[in-house]
Amino acid sequence: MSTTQPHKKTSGAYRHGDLKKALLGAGLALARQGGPNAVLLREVTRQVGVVPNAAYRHYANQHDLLQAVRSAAMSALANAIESELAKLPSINDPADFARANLRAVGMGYLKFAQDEPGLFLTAFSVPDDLQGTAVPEKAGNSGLNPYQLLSVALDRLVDTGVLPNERRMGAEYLAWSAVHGLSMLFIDGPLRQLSPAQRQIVSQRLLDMVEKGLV
Amino acid sequence: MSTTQPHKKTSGAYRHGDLKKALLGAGLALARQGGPNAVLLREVTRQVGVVPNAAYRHYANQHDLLQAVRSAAMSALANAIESELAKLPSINDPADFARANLRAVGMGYLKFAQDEPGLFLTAFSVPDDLQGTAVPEKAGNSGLNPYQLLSVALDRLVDTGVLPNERRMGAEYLAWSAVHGLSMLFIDGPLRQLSPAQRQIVSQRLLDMVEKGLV
DNA sequence: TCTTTATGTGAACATTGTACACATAAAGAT
DNA sequence: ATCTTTATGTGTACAATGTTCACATAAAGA
Repeated sequence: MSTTQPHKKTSGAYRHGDLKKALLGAGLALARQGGPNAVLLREVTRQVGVVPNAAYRHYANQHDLLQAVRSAAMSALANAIESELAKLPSINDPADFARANLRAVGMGYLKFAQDEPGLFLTAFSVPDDLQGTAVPEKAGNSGLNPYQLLSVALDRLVDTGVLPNERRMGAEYLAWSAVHGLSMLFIDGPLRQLSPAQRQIVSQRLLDMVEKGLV
Repeated sequence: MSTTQPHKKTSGAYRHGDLKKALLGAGLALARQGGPNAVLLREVTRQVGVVPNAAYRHYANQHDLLQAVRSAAMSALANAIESELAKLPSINDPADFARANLRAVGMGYLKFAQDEPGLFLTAFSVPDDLQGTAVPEKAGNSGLNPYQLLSVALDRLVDTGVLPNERRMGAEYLAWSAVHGLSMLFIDGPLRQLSPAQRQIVSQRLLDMVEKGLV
């Protein structure tokens, strides 16, 4: 017991191990509770037990750190969708399976927005300059981001003949906008007062109408 | 020239006249350019040419000021929708008119989001505590807020028999979610790269599908 | 004319992000 | 093994922000 065991906090806990990941984790935890505005550089470093400037060795500035948190939040959303997809029972008819697939994506999206509003808002938060975050590259476990997961679901609908190819693009926008919009309205807008049960019903109805709109 | 003319800035421009409105105006201008995060109390007072603390005579704190700006931004959205409604040509068939009405509301909403992203984001910005801003009470020129304007449009659809009454609520959520979601995706999401012309087409298609989803 | 009230000013403080110089641990070179 | 270099965390310092308290001054009422 003398070579390179990590000290506690005697004189200097130098070489934190993986400070970058620790900072990201703390940032995520803050975003989870308070949304993007809660990700303060000083608070993050405080939680990790390190001096504020230590963060600058791993992130260019607060903006950069927040960007990393955003990516992680987006990954969490992708994982939630994938987990919903994994719950799908086996369905024989490929067209029905494709439909169920799309619903699962939508449901995973909506559930995540309600279960983790802080992360959801962080994932889609607009950077201060009003210009940032184009397409999120960060991906979930399967390597696909939420947009790609939706895209795959629509591919299946086209392949099985449920969705005419000409309408594919419009359908993508409709499905996406509707689900994203409802998510925001659950979190922020006047639908916040609804009980979880009511939200469940509203979500189902929305997905029904999206499906109807595709045909 | 001696009674009560407003001084310039000699020794004290006391009695600003209507400082509260001036602060709100400056806050709105900042929100217009930089979104909700740009509404800094000190910057607002600086623009008005007054000391930071003067704001506290009219607003409890920064949060309160931002809330006022939010309301004003929501009013601006309502006005944009109303202006779109005003452009509607006279249509004989009441059912067609009702449909055109809904489209106008959607178009006004989408246009505003693209023309004034800063105000749009401010109107729907989530307060820091993640809990605030339930239903926006603030209204446009006609005294109706955006939600009520949509509601009126749906009323017309129900009255003319286009929309079955049982589906009214679901339709409201779909229409609203779709339009709101597309707005967000234009501003923030991956649809930001689209040209104005492309956005116009996408908007039209979305409204088509919403209409289809209602039936 | 005196008093009260409303409204703006001034100085001060805690907190935030960030830049600079410095310290120390690990890795490489000789 | 010793020296040098690099990576990583510390300390001090500064500007900017929101906010509080005491004070100043203009307007309104008695």
